[in-house]
Amino acid sequence: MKIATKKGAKNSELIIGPAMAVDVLIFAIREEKLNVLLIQINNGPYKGKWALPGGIVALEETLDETAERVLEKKAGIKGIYLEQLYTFGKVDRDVRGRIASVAYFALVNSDKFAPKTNEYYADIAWKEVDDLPSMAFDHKEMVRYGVHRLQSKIEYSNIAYGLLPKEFTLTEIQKVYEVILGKELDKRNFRKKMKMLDLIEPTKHVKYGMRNRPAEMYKFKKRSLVFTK
Amino acid sequence: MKIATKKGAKNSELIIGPAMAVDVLIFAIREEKLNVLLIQINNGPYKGKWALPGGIVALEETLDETAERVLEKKAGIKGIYLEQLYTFGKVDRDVRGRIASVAYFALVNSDKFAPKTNEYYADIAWKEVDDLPSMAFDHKEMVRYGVHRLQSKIEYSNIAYGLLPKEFTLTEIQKVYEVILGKELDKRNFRKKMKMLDLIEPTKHVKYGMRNRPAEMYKFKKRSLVFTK
DNA sequence: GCAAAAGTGTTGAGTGTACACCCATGC
DNA sequence: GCATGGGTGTACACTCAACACTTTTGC
Repeated sequence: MKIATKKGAKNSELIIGPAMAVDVLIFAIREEKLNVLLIQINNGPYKGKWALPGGIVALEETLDETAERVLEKKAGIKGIYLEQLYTFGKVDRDVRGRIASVAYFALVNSDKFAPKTNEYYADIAWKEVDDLPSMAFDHKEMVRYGVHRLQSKIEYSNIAYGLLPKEFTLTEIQKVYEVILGKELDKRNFRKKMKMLDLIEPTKHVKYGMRNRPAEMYKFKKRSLVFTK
Repeated sequence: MKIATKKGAKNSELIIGPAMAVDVLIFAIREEKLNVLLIQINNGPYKGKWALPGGIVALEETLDETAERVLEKKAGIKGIYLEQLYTFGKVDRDVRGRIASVAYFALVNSDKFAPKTNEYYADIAWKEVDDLPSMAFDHKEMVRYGVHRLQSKIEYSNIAYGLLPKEFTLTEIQKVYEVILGKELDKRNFRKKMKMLDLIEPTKHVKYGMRNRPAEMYKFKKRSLVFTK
């Protein structure tokens, strides 16, 4: 794929440059594992490989808007946390032509939606980030990069709200931190820290129905990004 | 500016998308202020405005290579620290057409080179980031973003090496931290921290010639990015 | 000898880490 | 009554911030 840029109206000078795409990392936690939503390509040189949902940036569309469109059209998700990650620009990252890609990452609570296959790709599915299938382009590298960003960001922000339902128990949020950081945390220390950070507050609700003592439920004070340092 | 993307060789399907540029923030410290290198535009709708040095991404060139080329061609600098910052993609950021720009930032020791004007622009000069002239595009926003990145990164890495000569005194490096963070630091605490972080080591040299007690000189153990947390 | 920057330690507050037991419910 | 996860406090180590005086040189 090539791009011919026509500079100005009168001037017919032609500039050849890369095309521009957006790919979106959609993360969710499922069965105590960090997962990313992938689609399976159903034609062309990458047929059968898995890839991040993505799309070409339209002329009158900001990059953020492209990311939102991809989220909605390809995954059926709207209005969730979305952040630009990094722009990948190796010359040979797509064998079909020169396309640079701006990677975004998004967080969802996976209970809220089940991915639906459609005509554009062979399959769509959650995949564990620690056990990825064979992937097209440099998308495996994008996932690694996104996981890394998520790991650092959870340490100094309330970004975990994107992965949790409105109300949750302290054990549930601790599990989110453990899954993302990839290590176990001490229950008492975790709770002390949460209390200190002042990001969450108790609701009046209690979670019954487990075969153990019921847990108090909490919610984030703000469901928008807040930094803690 | 528009971009016509021709998909494949046989297929004449035409995709219209944004053009792609790279703009580089070149930071240096001069007279105890953080400065950025700007050029003054000498024609077109932005004539007279200041801007970051930049260039259009060529077809067979990675983004990193474009940034290196811009550094060398427009500023005459080679082989310094360079890092991708963020991609700016608002539709109307350039009145001449749709161009998304990948911003990079670079650090130099300003003693090492003096910018030279050339035929392509009206002027080239260091400008203090706290006192920027009228700027074209969204370049002021880019500078703000870059300063912010630099401020956070200096807190958990040895990135300051890019702004310092090979050898320096503890007071000189402290000044770099103070200028970037925009606040005074305690001398004893700063030295204690530096010693603990183990990023620098003493050379055998001593800086004489001041009208005061001579200072011992230090150097970074590694002049490549190292994280401290 | 005086001006100027170099160099050097201690204390208290706050944060991070390690660790063990009782409680409320479902079955 | 027993299995399961919920909930709580203390002690030590470490890091961070505040703070003042002596040393070595140039002039």
